[in-house]
Amino acid sequence: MLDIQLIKNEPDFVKQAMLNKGEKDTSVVDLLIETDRKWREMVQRADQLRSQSNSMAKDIGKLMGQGKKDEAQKIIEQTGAMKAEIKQLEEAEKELSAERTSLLLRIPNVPHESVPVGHTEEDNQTVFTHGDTSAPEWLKPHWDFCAEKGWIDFERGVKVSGAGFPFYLGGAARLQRALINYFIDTAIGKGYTELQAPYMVNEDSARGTGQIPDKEDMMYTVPRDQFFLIPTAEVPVTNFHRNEIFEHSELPVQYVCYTPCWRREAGSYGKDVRGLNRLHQFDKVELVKFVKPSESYNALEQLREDAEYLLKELGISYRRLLMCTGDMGFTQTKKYDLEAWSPGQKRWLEVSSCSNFEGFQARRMMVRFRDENGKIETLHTLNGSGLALPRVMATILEQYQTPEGRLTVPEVLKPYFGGVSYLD
RNA sequence: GGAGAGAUGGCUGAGUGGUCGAAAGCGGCACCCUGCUAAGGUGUUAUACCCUUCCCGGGUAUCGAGGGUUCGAAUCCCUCUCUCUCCGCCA
Repeated sequence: MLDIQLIKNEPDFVKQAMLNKGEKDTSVVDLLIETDRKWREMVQRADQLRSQSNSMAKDIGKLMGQGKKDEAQKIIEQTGAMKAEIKQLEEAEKELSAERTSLLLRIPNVPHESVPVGHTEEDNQTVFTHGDTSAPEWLKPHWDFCAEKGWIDFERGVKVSGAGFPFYLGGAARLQRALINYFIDTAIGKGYTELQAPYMVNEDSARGTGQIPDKEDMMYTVPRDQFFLIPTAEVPVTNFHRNEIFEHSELPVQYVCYTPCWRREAGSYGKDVRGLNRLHQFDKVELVKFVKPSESYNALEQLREDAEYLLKELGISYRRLLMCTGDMGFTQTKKYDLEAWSPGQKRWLEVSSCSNFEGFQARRMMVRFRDENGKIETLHTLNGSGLALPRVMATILEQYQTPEGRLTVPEVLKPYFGGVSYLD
């Protein structure tokens, strides 16, 4: 959520940001400001009354201690009406506070000034392209290639779980495991701390990163135990520090975390879901940073650079998009997408998304730091995939095919294959 | 899964209805003392929110969470969560 001060001080600025993000109705801003005003008024009245009541109770205590029961009794008689009034005010306060919070949660994050204003993916800027995007005729889409090799079993996945839950076997399984290790090892080398996290989280955590109340439909649930299966490692990793205060000397804190991810992906069908393009369960290595506000945009570029490094080293052709205001999502201020070239499908596949959230997540989760002057401030959070496995797999399974139907092991992965050069 | 014990500030740990946001110790920070080191002295040291706002300051809430009793709750009652010990089970 945004800082309420910003909304109160510059409502028009916030409204314009909402419009740029594609929200049509900005009336929530005025509604919030008005609700906030009413809430503060109620808080003041309730606090004042409680203060009175507290001092009366203290007086009673004093008189009782001195054995002046009659005088005490007189004061007690005065407290009756007050009690009822406090209760009433507290209820009103609670209601207004809930209303205020829910309005606040409906206002999206404000895009950074360097982000292009736009409405659709047409308006995203392709800021960088790396590698060639040729597509030899003999090259097969990864699903056909893997079917021949017996490397991915979608049918048995359907039998055992359902669509979107494939089995990987043999070379594909080994390739995926190697990639995971390569991603994690590289991140560790760049100063990230490896974290292994729970795959199920409780309601508070889902709320902390904003999956609920808004996006509950994206997650699988375990109703009996009130767990949510994580849709991304961002959820457990960011919540890891929920309600905590860092010392400025501890920042930045950077994690790399591999987890499977589960997404219901309700309503997505068609050619987009062919093969490994879109799954209900997939693996991802996530990079998460907690940084001082003054450093977050540098940290974003570094994060993006760290993710791109993996693609470059793997020899994968990719492009980098700077997402426009309308295509970037509710919580981000600036976001880059990295898309790998899939020569078998002749299309780009999103393999990473690197975002700065500024204080949007941290404020909601109460993650703060004590600055050089001892003042407590909201810090900034960032995250990005480094990388999402299935689409990287798809790309490699296509780009590294040989005309003889073998798969070349990418150079940087060879250490994970005992020096083997081809997978058959 | 069964039985019992417990949850207090950064940590240890007192506190069983009244001036308790909470003793004491440790740790942290500031200053003083000290030739250096070690030790010592004084003070300070939770978080959120509201008001004020240059600073200072004032108020409210919080002793695992939520509810209740009471003029008044860390303290009494109810529900939940978590931790520990023993038994059972188990990778």
